[in-house]
Amino acid sequence: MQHRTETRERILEAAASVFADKGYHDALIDEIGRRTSMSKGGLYFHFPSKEHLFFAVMDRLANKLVQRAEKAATGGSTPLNAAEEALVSVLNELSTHKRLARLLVTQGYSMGSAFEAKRSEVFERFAAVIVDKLEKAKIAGEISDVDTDLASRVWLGSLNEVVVHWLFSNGTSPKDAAPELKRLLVASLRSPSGSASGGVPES
Amino acid sequence: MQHRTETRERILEAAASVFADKGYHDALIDEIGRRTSMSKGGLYFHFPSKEHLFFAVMDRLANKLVQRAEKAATGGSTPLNAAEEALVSVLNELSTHKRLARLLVTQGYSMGSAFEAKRSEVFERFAAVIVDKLEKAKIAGEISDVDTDLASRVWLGSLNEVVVHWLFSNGTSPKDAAPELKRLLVASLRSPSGSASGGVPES
DNA sequence: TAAAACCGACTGGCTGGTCGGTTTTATAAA
DNA sequence: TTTATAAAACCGACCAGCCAGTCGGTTTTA
Repeated sequence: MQHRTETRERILEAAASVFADKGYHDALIDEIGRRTSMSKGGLYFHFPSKEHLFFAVMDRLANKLVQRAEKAATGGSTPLNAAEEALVSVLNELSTHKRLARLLVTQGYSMGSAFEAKRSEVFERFAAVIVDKLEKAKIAGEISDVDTDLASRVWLGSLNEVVVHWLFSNGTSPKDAAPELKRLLVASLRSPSGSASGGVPES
Repeated sequence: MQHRTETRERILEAAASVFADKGYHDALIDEIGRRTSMSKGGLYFHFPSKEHLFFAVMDRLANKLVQRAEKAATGGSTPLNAAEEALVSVLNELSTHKRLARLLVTQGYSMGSAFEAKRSEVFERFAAVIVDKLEKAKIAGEISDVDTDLASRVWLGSLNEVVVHWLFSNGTSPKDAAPELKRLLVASLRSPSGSASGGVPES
């Protein structure tokens, strides 16, 4: 039987929850073992180190989220709308999975500099999705000639901050802020001096 | 002689640099001692714990930055312009003090949950400055009727992300991005359906 | 001469990772 | 089907390094 992948998945799941709860540094391998009903030795049979395990968790989550974002973008009526859909889908996903949000947005830093590269990589993947849509929106004349790279950082930074604020303040779900946030971000991209070439349906 | 404050300041300075370089967790008290030419015992005479020391460092930096931002805002020709000036001043300050940027923007998380409250507090102080100016700008008719609280988070989130990207990618100074960033952020606040009531000089 | 400031060897708790050994599974010969 | 056996998977007591914080003692200052 091919239990291999199955077991790895079980470990990844437990590790994600522990990392999300405690942060990288305060997460204990033994705790992950407890939640997996597996000994430390067993864990280390599947992953060579705590660091590898953490990265595997990050990759798994990032993949899921990026996939979801890309799929959501597919449903967009226009490139700009696709970008909006991608943004909102991520916001929704994080809203309903607080642990995941914690993990992705804050809990990695305690790892030290090694995390920076991974954080960068994950954000870059999201940024790439946004940039792609915005570039197309630019060509389609939906938005003005802005620096899409910078714009993507504005989008992600805003998203990040909204989520962080939610995590730390126990306020209302960031999902509620989505419409207004979308409005703000899109408004910043519209042609400054008059109308875009194509009338575009609102989402 | 009143060496007390002086010495405290020296320690704070050294601690800031060590925390910025290594992050909270990897920063060693002994290293701070080395850079202060003071023994561990001496350090502990002035600060009761590593955590207290870190918080003191954070407070000191936050105060400096907020003061600078508020002063910069004073020079604004209009409320909106004041908000822009505040934003740019912070961006400039962080651009020229990479260590300070690291410390404020990422290195605290490794402390664990205790840091969250402090991070929140510091960001909230900046947000308050922005919100204040934007509210006035709203009254002055410079901007449309947006959620200034959310807008402040968009501003700070964008600022944060631009800085983080700079820190992790060794790209060009975020100062260079300031004009375009300012344009994007301000554009998102203009009246959506036509012109604002007052013509406003560009900064 | 007392209080403040400083020293630095030492300790105690902690936890990632190891490793010799045990159990389970897959494969194959009997 | 049963037995043999090698490999894979798992176990958990133990080790080793790390470092914040302590404390009895010394030096400096008022």
